[in-house]
Amino acid sequence: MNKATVTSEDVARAAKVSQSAVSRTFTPGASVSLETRQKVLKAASELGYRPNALARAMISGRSGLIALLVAYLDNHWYPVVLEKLSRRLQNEGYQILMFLTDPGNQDQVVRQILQYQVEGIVMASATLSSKLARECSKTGIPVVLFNRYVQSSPASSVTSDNIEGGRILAKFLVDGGHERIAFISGQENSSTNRDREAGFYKGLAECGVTAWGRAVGDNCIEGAERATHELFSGDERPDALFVANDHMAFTVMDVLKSAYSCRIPRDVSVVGYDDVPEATWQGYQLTTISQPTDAMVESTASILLEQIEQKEVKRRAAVLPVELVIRKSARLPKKKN
Amino acid sequence: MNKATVTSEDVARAAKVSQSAVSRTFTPGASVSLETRQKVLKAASELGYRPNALARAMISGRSGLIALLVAYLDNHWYPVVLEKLSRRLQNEGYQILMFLTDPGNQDQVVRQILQYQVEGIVMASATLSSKLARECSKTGIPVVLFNRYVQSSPASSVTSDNIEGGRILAKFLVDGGHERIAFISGQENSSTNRDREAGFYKGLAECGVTAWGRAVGDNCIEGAERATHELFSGDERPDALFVANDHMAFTVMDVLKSAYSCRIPRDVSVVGYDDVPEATWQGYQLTTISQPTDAMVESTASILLEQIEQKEVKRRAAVLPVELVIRKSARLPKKKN
DNA sequence: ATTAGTTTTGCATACGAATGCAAAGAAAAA
DNA sequence: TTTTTCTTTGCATTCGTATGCAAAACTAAT
Repeated sequence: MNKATVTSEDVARAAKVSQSAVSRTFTPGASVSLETRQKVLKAASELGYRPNALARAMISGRSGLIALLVAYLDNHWYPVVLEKLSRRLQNEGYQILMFLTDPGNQDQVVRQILQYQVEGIVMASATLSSKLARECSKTGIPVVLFNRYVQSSPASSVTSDNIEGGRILAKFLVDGGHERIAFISGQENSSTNRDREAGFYKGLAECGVTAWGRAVGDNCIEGAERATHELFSGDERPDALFVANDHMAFTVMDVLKSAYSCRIPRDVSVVGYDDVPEATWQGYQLTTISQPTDAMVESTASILLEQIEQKEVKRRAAVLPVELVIRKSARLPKKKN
Repeated sequence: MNKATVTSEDVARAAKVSQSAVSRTFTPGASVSLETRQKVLKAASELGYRPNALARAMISGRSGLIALLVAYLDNHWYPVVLEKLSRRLQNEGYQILMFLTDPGNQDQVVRQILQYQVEGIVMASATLSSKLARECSKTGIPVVLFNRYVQSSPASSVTSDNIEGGRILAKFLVDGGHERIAFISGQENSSTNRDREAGFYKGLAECGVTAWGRAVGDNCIEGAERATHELFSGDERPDALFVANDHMAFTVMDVLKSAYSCRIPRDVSVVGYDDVPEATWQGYQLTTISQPTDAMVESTASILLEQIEQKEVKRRAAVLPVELVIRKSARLPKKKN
């Protein structure tokens, strides 16, 4: 019972008006008399007419599509972001074309995106090759990098102040009286990870301390486990860990408890970054840096929309302030000052 | 520097062939000589030509778009599903148009979807009004309900065997020697929740036991807290809880520990449903029912693709087997049989 | 009643690619 | 060489809607 699709011309015929009249009825702000508009609406609803968005996009040059690139969703901060960002853009009348990227298929994915005439691109948790960045910018499509940036690229970016976040944590751990402070990284080539780490070392340096050690967690469960073992298998062990994000921090805490019988924070303090919902869970109560998710989403959306509407793509880079959230996974600084 | 978009005609001119030749070059299986194909490809790459997917969709009637409706992502099973499903469909050459639905905006959302000429719709974690279902089926667009079903609707569905899952858990708890077994529901109007609950009661009945109590968790953190307090604030307390999904179960466990000083599973056993990644975390080690996520995704994709390709939309309902995953949040059955 | 001004309407065309059809070209068979 | 068969090619049309333009209808002003 595959109903042939109803076109504006069918409606026009039924309402005894021209196709233009139908089109105008469905175009906000167009010139139609109340009378014809009503005839059209009546006929349209009787026939079950829906304007074809693709045809509309072709002629108007506005597809109403925004591409969202995501690499993985197992770090639970991203689903949260995804949800908020989608809602925000939907509210503005845009549709989300979602792409899951692998490191391998990225170029191909971007090529596909461009075929769909998207009006803007948000890249979250995906590393943008400079070649790709150039390709995008050549088309004049606004690109916003979410939670990452590429210096050399013309793409705008929205991040939290990862450097400052790292610094705050460093200071917090030093103030807590820790002496062997180690770092577990995320993906080493990501700007986010680099900044968190750089800020962390900077913070340590400001306190006259150097990092005790470092291991690569690579943003995944297995990596986090491996990194933890790496740091704890020797004779001497760290007494504090900064894990580059909460996602890995939970795993790290599990390993510490089960494989090394550590009590947290008595034997070892652990701090993370992101403040994902699970950080509040009783079993973890993770001290962490809270990213201003709402503000980041808002900033992303508004930069993107502005660039789309103004047809002018000038690079903007928003860096939003972070906040330390103290829970119980790390020893508190001695009250003093 | 907004490069004017390059069309097939531009390429044709540059390659000194007709527009048809260009089109044929980019249409797999079309009739073009090697020579012209190469001329075209050369010109295309020099000009940076990308076929316009919207124009292609219009003429061919195939948009290559599949809509994915999701209501919320805070239950972490959904991001996992989302990721797998997207990857699967992308591999088949489809693009994902993602929509986040509120209970309120659903109808509007579906209307938008249809405007974009999607070839198929997957509804995950969204309740489909029967009006909507009719609207979809009238257009002949295949709809697959993921993890839910609506008897009266012509939409296909993929679920796990929620009834059996509930039954297994009931039996497991009874065998564990529990005597006051209660249930905390998810969204009461969802088929998934109904089935889990029904199966649970059925399982209890088969063991000659009746449920001790019941509270509504409504699939959210606050609801889960409220439900827990509801069941535990009286003089007599349950000694086992089946929480309709893992997402709420973690919260329930937290409340039990912090507000009622319960030891799990010594004082009270807790079981969940879904087997989300966090269920393995040390602090929880949740005994739960594992849904066959991969199989469900695969089934969803294949049903949808089949219906798209065959142009024949006949309702199919896949119910996939579940598995009990025993961890440490519930007392084990006494070894006997 | 006539003119000027405003709104509404339909016509025709455009968007960019795919495709049936027939002409042209190449290859194979006679 | 001529005829037949198969492959390539270009022309023209199509998809469904938006929109500039000019005609038409209506309103207001003289």
